[in-house]
Amino acid sequence: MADEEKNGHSGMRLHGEMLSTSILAMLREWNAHGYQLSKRLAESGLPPFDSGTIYRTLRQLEQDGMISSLWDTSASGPARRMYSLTKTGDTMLSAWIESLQKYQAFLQSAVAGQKDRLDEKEQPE
Amino acid sequence: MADEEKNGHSGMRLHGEMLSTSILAMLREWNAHGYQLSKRLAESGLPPFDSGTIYRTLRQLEQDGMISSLWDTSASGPARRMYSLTKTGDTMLSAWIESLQKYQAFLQSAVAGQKDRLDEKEQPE
DNA sequence: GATGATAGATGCAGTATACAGATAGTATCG
DNA sequence: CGATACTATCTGTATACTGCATCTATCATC
Repeated sequence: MADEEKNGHSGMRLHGEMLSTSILAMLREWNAHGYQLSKRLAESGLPPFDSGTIYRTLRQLEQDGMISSLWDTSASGPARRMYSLTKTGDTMLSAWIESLQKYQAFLQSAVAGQKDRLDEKEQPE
Repeated sequence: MADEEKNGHSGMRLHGEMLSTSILAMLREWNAHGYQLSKRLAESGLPPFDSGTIYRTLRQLEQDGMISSLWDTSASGPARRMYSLTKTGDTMLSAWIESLQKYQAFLQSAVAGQKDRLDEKEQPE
């Protein structure tokens, strides 16, 4: 806990689904290869993701039918896998967003109902 | 994939942080013991959480200083650990909610920008 | 031919999780 | 009493996930 507060990211990590769903979301906009996704994630303001994990997640998402890939050798430099979102992935993303909204509503309703117990131990700011 | 769609929950799970932050949020409202939290989570509309995982998560959160507990033997039945949120946990929860909003904004902006490529295969820059 | 950016992958150690079951107190029913 | 059920917490195990370091490889520039 309280590991460090690098960029204002809390000590908790939620990587798993946050990473995969962010990937799906980005691929809804444009097809892309892993390195691009990795770069964009790094600039997104989201917590940092390990690049090894990103590539592994991509392969996993492909195995799960959420995305599909083909090797792109059109550009110079090392070959790249171009990924695109499948219909399954698109559906899954929508479901996820819905689920996420439920979650957020749950959190916020609890936080809103907090005024009952301000006493007890110590006073916050 | 597409494991199953029990209650409309997608095959993906973000359990880790979703569970711990939901616990923190509930404890912001009132103190509770594990079984209560477990019950309330089950009725929350959120994806189902394993009870073993719930208890282990509680111990973990306590170790991390997010919550604190004491044994409550006042009621009949087996003894229960009453948990309450610490200031650290409260702070962490707020930070988490903020972080979550960033994440959601990221997802939604990507989804919103999707209308550009309905017909096209690819749009390299 | 060394360096650095691009692009992707893997081995390993530590952590997390689902599933199953253990332990225990109390209550009810026959 | 014995069986059953509900409350309440915890643990063992097998698998999965993740961060870190490292590795391969292509190409451009110095």
